[in-house]
Amino acid sequence: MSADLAPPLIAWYRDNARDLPWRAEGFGAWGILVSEFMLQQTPVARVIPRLTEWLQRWPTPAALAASPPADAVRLWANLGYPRRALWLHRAATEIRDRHDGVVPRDVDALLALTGIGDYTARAVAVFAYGDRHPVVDTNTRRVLARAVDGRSQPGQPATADLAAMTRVLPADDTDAAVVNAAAMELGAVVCTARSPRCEACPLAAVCAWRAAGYPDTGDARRRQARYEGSDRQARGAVLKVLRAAPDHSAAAEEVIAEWPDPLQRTRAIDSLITDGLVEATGGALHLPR
DNA sequence: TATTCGTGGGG
DNA sequence: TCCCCAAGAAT
Repeated sequence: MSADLAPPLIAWYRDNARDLPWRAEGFGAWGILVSEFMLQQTPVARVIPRLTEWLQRWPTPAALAASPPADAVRLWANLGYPRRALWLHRAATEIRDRHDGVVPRDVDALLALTGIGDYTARAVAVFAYGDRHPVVDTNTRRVLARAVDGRSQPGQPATADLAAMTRVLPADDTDAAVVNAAAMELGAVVCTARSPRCEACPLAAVCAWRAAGYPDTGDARRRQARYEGSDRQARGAVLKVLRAAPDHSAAAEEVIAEWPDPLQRTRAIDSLITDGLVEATGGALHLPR
């Protein structure tokens, strides 16, 4: 029987939680949903201003669904992975059409929406509706890997992660939601990937990794590919041009015309069209209408 | 299941 | 200067 992580996590979170917009009382399920889309692989500090703009312009799923996808891609700005803007627009349409414009509460219904996976579905059910589910992101996986398994880094994401977090959750719905948030928060600000601040950790006394003397147990995660010179960089350059262009449109041959690798330029444009992020009409490229 | 998909701040 | 890292999901 391992230590009960819930009490120290709850106490620590009460005193140390950051004051983030989506944690405000009554922020709403739509706001939570949008924030979770934006936070998929994008740092908190970059999300906050874009989230504010987004919710001001589109206060409901139906409002977003009524706008062209191009506007969503443009307002996504520099958040990265712009397919998420398209997926969020699609999810809003699905919510309008299948759920009367109300963000669903059921995890399976959430999972059926475009762009929502294991993490986001449960994050919405828990943080927007207060239900009891395991919410497992990369922060939580790292906290569990260290505190419970005594490893320096988490392994590959697995369905077993959900069961592992469930074992940590208290029976009460509200307490469980706090523990979910606290584990993520701890991983984000204390139990960080590099240079963890163990002296400030509420789990230090029970942490298996600490007890074992902080062994380096390896890192199963794959290194990120180099960005400079990548197709991703070329795609990003194309979208940057179109976001700034009048009517989100420009003559096809003029878009990043001086890109060093012409084949890569063509590949980038073609893949953007395949993804639905760009449309080609009569010799022009534009964001999706 | 391994790969692919942006962008920018910080060590 | 690089490289690491960031509330993942789709294919």
